[in-house]
Amino acid sequence: MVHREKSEKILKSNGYKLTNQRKAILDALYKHQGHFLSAQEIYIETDKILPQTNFSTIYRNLEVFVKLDIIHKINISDESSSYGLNCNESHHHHIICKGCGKTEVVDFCPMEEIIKKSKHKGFSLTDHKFELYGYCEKCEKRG
Amino acid sequence: MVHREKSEKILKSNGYKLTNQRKAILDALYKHQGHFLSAQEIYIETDKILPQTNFSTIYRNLEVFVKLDIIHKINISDESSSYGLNCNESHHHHIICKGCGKTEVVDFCPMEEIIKKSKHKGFSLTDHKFELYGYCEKCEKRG
DNA sequence: CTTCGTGCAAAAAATTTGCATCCGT
DNA sequence: ACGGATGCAAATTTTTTGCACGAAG
Repeated sequence: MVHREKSEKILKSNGYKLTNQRKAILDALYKHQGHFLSAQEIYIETDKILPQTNFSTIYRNLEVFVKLDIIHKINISDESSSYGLNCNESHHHHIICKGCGKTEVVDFCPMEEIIKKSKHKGFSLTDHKFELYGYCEKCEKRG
Repeated sequence: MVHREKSEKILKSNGYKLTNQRKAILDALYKHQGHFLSAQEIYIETDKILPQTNFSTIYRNLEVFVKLDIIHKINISDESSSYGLNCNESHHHHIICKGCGKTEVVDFCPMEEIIKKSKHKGFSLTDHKFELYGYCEKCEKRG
């Protein structure tokens, strides 16, 4: 997990200013670390911390955070994009609860197998997506 | 690959009518089999076959086709949803060209490993997403 | 002839952009 | 003070919906 202070350092060292809005968005994200949130939800959470933060500010900064690799952007099934803090250190994938958005890191990447078995079909690979969906224990019980 | 006639059979046997619009959309999809297209592109291609087919008709029917498992719906990176014919017979994943949308089937599913090694983290799994992205030989050459 | 599907127009949802102003450094 | 960041409003893009009419079985 990227530490809260480290994410501010990343911003600064890349020439981005540390605005109250950015702090608020980060606070919102850290408050829900381990969960992926939609832009909508991040907007609502941020508004609790710093009222009247604009939606375009949310979008613009989520984009910045993604570029700086502070957060990840994924698409849960059919819905709109979701964002969650990057557990940085190493490449990894997520298991995501369809009930509450809770996520866990899966320490397994299928790419080794793909490379090893040359299942490229002549494609030069640039990236991949591997996400697991289901229900966490709590949501499973709730039904 | 679901044969063209079979997809019509699936529609009928599920109580859906075989309209000219549905035929046109299927024609458009079969014309580009092996590629994933955006709703936009499907609209344009369908319009060539049956002019003035409405966008809402496209969306409504893509949804129907997805429900009947005639096509797959995916999200290529950040862009909007894409649709492609389902190669039906068995569960599988795709390798998708970011240049032209060309796809190939990858006959490898990482789920066995996940199950075998119990990497569920207490989640009850319902589904998963595994997609490879890159450039096909043609697009790679083009640069 | 009945029911489902379509076109149309409009709404809703998601995201992006231009521009004047504001604030961090 | 400078330049990037924000708010606002409006534009775009993507997708959905209500309803009257038309077509398939």
